[in-house]
Amino acid sequence: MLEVKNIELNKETIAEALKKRNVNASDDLDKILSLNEARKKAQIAMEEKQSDSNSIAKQIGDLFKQGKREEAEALKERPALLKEEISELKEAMQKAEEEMRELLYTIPNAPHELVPPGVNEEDNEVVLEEGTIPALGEWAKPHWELAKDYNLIDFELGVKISGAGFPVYVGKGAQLQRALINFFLSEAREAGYTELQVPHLVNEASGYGTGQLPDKEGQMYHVTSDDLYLIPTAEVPITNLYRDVIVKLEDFPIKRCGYTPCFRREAGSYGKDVRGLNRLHQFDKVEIVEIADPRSSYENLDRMVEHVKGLLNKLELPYRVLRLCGGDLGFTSCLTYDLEVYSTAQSRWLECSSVSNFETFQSNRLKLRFKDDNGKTQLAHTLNGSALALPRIVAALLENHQNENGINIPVALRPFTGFDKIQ
RNA sequence: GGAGAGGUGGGUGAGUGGUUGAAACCGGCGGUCUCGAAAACCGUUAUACGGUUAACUCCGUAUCGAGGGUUCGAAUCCCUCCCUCUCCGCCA
Repeated sequence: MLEVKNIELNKETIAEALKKRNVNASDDLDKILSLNEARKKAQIAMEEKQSDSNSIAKQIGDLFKQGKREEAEALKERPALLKEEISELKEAMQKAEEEMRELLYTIPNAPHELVPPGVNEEDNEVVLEEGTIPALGEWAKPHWELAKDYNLIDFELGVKISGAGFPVYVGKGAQLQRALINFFLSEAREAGYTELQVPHLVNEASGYGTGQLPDKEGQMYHVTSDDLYLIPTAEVPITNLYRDVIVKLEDFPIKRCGYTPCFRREAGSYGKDVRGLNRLHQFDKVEIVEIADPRSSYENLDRMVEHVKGLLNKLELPYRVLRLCGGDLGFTSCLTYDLEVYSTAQSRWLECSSVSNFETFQSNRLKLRFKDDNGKTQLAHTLNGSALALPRIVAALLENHQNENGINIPVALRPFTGFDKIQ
């Protein structure tokens, strides 16, 4: 959620930045400001009357103490009248506030200056390409065939017990999952992230806190009987740990990581996008989350990208780094780098990580703040990134490291798998 | 799931209708003392919104789990909801 104060000060700049998302928010921003003015006006009037009412009540109290009963009784009339006016003004104030908030929810974050303009993923800017794409022979197969040949993943069994998009990992396939999770967590720990194990179901307030609600209402699994949501990413529980928290300046940067399964309804997906491991309803991911000093949060972002690059290098996978264009940028993000692995057998890039700085968009909602050098409370910046999401990494590992008689496990991963090769 | 108890400031915890934004203690911060430190002593100690200001400067309002109600006046009384704890049951 954008900060009203910021809109007051920089309306033009924000409107301009939002144009990069192909959003014309100018009218909405004006509306927000005028609702805010209406709110203030009602508030001033209301508080004045409350003040009157309070002081009369105090007088009555004093008179009763002095035993001046009649005088006290005589004073009672005024506040009774004021009360009605107060409640009307309060209603007006709350209404304006609510309308303003609802409008604020619909406006995405203002993109950072580095964000290139553009409408979709084709306009994303390639920042870096690294690793060599292996030259595979005619025999090369896509991961869904490899998964079947080597009995690593059973998609049909998953359909039987749950539905499409819920694979069952078998034998070395399951071991590979576990190894990757351990590898990622261990790398994160070495990079200074504290590991957390968090709930996989969260309440509504948490959904709002990180911005999944109300924007992506239909994308989360909702357990209506208990009004809980299955997490679409560990970002939600981990970041919400800091809801309503005032952190200390010297605690920056707060670095947390955690492994969780992620649940996504993926309503509206179809075709080659959902083939094999490309898009699932449940998948595993290690997430890194940082809470940072606003003055240096973009350095944190860069370091996070470096961390993820390190993982891909160690897994010996060809990848590229994209700076997302305005049209492809997530609702809550200011600046996002996507990391994509190359899927050799599918001849396409697969997104496996997304690293973002949200600046104060989440913390405003979360009321996640810190005391600055002057003792003033300010909103902190939040950042997060996948490090990494498993399915497409598995796809890329299988496809890129295959040869005619098996699949090689990258050296860095071997201590975690306990085997060198799948055959 | 059944029965009971309870939710107060950073923490412990007092407060059952009238200067209570809230005692006391602990912690934190500042100071005195000291070569320095500890101890002791003194002072200070929330958040949000609005107005005001050179300035968290001063003022107002709200906030004692959340929302509503009674009252001139509510942490205190009433209603609804949420949460926590204890015991019993079930159970990895």
